[in-house]
Amino acid sequence: MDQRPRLEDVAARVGVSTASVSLVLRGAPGPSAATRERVLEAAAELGYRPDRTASLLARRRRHLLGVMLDVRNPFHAELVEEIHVEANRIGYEVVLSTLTRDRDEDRAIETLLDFRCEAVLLLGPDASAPALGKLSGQVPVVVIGRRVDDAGVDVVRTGDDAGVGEALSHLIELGHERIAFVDGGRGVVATARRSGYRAAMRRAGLARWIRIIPGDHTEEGGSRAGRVLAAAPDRPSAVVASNDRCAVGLLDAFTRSGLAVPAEISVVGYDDSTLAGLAHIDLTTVNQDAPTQARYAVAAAVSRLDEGRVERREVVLRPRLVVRGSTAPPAISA
Amino acid sequence: MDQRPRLEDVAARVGVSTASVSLVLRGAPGPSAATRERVLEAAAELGYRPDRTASLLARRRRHLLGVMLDVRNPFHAELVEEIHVEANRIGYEVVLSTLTRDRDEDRAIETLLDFRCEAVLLLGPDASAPALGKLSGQVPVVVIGRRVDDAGVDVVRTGDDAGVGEALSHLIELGHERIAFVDGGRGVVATARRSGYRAAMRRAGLARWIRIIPGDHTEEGGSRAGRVLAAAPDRPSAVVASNDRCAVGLLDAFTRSGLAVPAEISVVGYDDSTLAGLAHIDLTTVNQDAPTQARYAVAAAVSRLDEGRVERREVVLRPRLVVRGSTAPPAISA
DNA sequence: TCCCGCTCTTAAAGCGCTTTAACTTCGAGT
DNA sequence: ACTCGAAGTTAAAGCGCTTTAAGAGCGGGA
Repeated sequence: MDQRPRLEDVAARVGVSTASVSLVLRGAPGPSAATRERVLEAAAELGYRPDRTASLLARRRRHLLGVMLDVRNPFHAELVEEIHVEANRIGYEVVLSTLTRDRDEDRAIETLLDFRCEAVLLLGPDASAPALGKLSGQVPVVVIGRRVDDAGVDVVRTGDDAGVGEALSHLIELGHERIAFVDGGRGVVATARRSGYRAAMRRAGLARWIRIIPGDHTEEGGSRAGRVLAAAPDRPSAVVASNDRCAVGLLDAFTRSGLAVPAEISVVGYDDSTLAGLAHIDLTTVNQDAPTQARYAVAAAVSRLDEGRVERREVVLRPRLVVRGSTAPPAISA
Repeated sequence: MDQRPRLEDVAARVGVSTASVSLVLRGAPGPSAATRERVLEAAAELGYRPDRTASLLARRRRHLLGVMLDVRNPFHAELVEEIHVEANRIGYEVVLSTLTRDRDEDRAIETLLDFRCEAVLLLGPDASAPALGKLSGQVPVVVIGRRVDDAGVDVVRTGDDAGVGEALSHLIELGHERIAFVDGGRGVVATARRSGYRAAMRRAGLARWIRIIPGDHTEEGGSRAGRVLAAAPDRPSAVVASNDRCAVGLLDAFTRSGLAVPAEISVVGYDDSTLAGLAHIDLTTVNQDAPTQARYAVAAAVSRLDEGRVERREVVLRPRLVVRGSTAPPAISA
């Protein structure tokens, strides 16, 4: 018995047609209660499990969502988990396609299309807006985590400017004024955070203290920036980093320079990655609420699919500051 | 043109049968060079891409490998990346199925079977050996990362005992004798590491210094163990932790107690996670070589599928010690 | 001239399921 | 008694591709 039982097998055992069995198994209206019961029983006895492949082919609708992610990215992992949960809840399956070193975005997306996903969710894609727009001509596209200006693609993201704003408000409330920012380099996200910093500083009347240290989204970049800051004569009393990894680099550099955090300098990160929660990192940071983003993204895809929505949808969530031990009032009130 | 072109469309355009087109597109022998060229050209013009679903259904063979993983596990991420690369190289596709909070191993595996994978690779499954054995009756099963005693399932893993042995040899060479071990709790892996520690200590004639501190595979567990060790009157000069997260907890506790690492106490972790490489953690640890494990796992699956291997295969790789900054000779030679 | 074998091509039968339109029953309505 | 409609059931036509067995040409040897 190498063969899994087929629809036909359970139909034969009950003595009805495959059509009836199909209807019963999917809970479709039609079959009588008596038939239902007999079919269900037979299916259970045979250990019948539908063949997804055949089912997908036969159905016009496939109830399949494709997700492109970078499996090495912890934030993506969190999103995927939630997307899965939400999709299953409303009767959709999920197929995952990851970036790898010899598998770029185009290929990952093609795989998704080859499985005939009804919609694709792209986690933090690098592709250009026009490219994404073109893709959205073939299949509904939901981009998570970044801004995309194209009328065809839905977006779910958090307001990076608002997030940086929260971080600054927290520091200002603590009494800081000289608050520097460690940059995240080029890239849509880094740009948004940088300008969020500028705007918030100006709003708070602290324009004269605006200071942007070059950096990137790695520990190494943060570490370099940290050395610069530690050595500076007019050292700020607080720093906001463009992401957590960068913030960790900062912490490292400060510790090595004998600069106490948060006593002598406060540090805020961005992402609330698992790193940030570690006891001896204990970083104040900005949380992006993966579960909610995931839910909105699935909802966006499904509303196009099931409700025929056609107009663009953009959901911008307000990020939430998570205060931990890397921030405190400045040593000398300014 | 909402419709993707079908095989029939390109056949019509060239004026041949769908059979010929199918043969050409898959590089099967038969069609003449002239036909080949015309078909290829037409397919390109139409932007034809085969429908995976239909293709899978029609083919007896599906060239599909299913991978069960926990998307939040960084080590799994690394493995998946390599599995993908290797599988694609030899013409297999990969479908991923992740554990989530309301999706246990059984469900994740079922999804894989529903896609009619030809074989499944399970990353660090918790299922019992009999359960895995039963599964292997339905489909070839390759377990990665843990020992499974069942004649039906292939295993690719590293020798945890050997890994701990390497760590100890390194410490002993540095001059350590009082080397403690922080346990990883119950679980196949933790057990193997614990007994590896015992065995290696005895081999080195250090049986009298054997000391196992209770702990688990989290920072919290390591931290607790660290506080115990820091306060102990007969403090060891070195500690091996059951994994990296636990080691990070140790580092944290030591730092807070004012115990200098590695000057006063050396620490070794296990896994070589991304954490370990961070500048201010800089942990000596044991690397499990994900790429090689991935390659062996794919090879095991494929050799069952394509070469009809039936006898069990177990590959045990030798782990490799990565020396970083958390180990040094003991302060006072013992 | 006939037959054979070779190369290239294709008709047609699935793969296992979904879905639609048609077909039974059977009791209620008139 | 006869029509009608509701309720339940099913035959059959796909979904888009693969694969196999058979067919069409064609040149060459007997």
